[in-house]
Amino acid sequence: MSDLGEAADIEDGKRPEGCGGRPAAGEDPVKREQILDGAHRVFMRMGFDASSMNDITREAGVSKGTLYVYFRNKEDLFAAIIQRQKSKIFEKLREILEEDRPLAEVLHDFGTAFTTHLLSETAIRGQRIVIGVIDRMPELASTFFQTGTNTGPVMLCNFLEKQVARGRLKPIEDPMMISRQFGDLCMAGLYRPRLFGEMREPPSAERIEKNVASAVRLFLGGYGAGGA
Amino acid sequence: MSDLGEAADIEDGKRPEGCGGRPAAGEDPVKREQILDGAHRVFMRMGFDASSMNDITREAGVSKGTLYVYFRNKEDLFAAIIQRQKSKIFEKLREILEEDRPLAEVLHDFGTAFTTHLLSETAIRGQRIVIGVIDRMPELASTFFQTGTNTGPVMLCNFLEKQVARGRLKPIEDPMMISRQFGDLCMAGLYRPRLFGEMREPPSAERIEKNVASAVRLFLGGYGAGGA
DNA sequence: GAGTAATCGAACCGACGGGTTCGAAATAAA
DNA sequence: TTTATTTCGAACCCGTCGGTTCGATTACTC
Repeated sequence: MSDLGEAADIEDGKRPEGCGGRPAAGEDPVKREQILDGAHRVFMRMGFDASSMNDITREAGVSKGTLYVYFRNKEDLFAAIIQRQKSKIFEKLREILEEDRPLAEVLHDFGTAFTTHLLSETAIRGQRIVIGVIDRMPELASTFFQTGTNTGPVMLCNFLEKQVARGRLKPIEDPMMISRQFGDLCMAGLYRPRLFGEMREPPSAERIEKNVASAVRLFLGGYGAGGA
Repeated sequence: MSDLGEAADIEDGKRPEGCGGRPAAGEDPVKREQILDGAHRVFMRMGFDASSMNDITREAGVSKGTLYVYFRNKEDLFAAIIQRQKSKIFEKLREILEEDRPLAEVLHDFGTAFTTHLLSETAIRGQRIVIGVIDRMPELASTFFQTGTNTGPVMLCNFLEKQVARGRLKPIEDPMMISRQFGDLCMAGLYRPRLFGEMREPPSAERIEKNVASAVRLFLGGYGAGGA
């Protein structure tokens, strides 16, 4: 998911020390990243409303004029931050799902990675901020959810369907619902305490594993009679 | 839970039309409720930051001076709104848990009531707002969670322990964890889409019942071997 | 009806918000 | 070096915010 948590890669390639011409105003990818990084830090620290453009100016080490050359306004800047990142977690999830191992193990590793990521400090902070601006930027929140949180279950759903097609699982009535159930079950009792700040730090790896193991057991007990 | 959604009862009793003396400044419970009601509507409509004290003044039909006689500042006012309400949902949940019926039915009704409430528009909006101010009012968010969202699972946990004590269920290792699992499982695949605005309206009763039924089935399949 | 106290309402305060402007400085191409 | 252009940085604009003040008004008590 877009977790607002990791540094960005500069897709256009950071211009190799004076080869091409000077970038046009508002088109230097390095400076753009510089702004995004600074803004990212500020937003993460203070949330959307409490962050001022002056704060971002300072943090990014860029003048206000330049800032507004690169981004039309505060909302645009925030949206750019949200959309910048397709978290690397999905790469890992895909690897797990591609391994040819017993279903229980795959589910366990998948659930652990998924849960660990979604409950991490950066991911939680990102989710809070997006939830906080939902009234003003509903489409952004929707995108954040679709290209973020929801991607894990979608991947799992595809995986399950493939298993069915290969005859390793008996047919599933509603695989997407099942996948969501599994994802949420892995985080059961952890997600909302984290989101509401009741649980100040991410759960320990042991705590997560225990939760996931319980989820896998319950899950296979309920649905797993036909497979692996 | 404190859902920010229902009208308040005036605990001190709305003074019966000129019986006692005139209330001292900032101590008229009727006016206090009037302010809270107006502020409640404004906050629900616009969120914390976007709501101004002037808006609240207008909505509550009260002067700004009076407003500040009753509440020291905006945060206090907001906190008062959050803490005012112990939602009536818990009454209903308790009734359900007290009925002497098959475990599956009790779980079904409990899960349905719990899920329906937590996914309602008012409850979701309340949760979003609280999440949005977590950085500034962490203890408030914590209270909101403890006296709200979390109360359902706590009640269920007590119920399960009682069932065990009566010999109707085999002993449960970690009943609180189980209860949380069940609550979250009932909302699996629904809660986050609602919270992130991806699902614009509350799920239909059928949708919720389907989810809860699936949760109950899974749950009893995993843990129910000893009981009822 | 006189007196007292709560409320009103509108003006006011200082701070800060997002956003703009503009001349000076820096940097690169020519 | 000249020229073109991006960036800087600080001042500035204007609106709004939370919060205060204060005289006018209302409503109650005696």
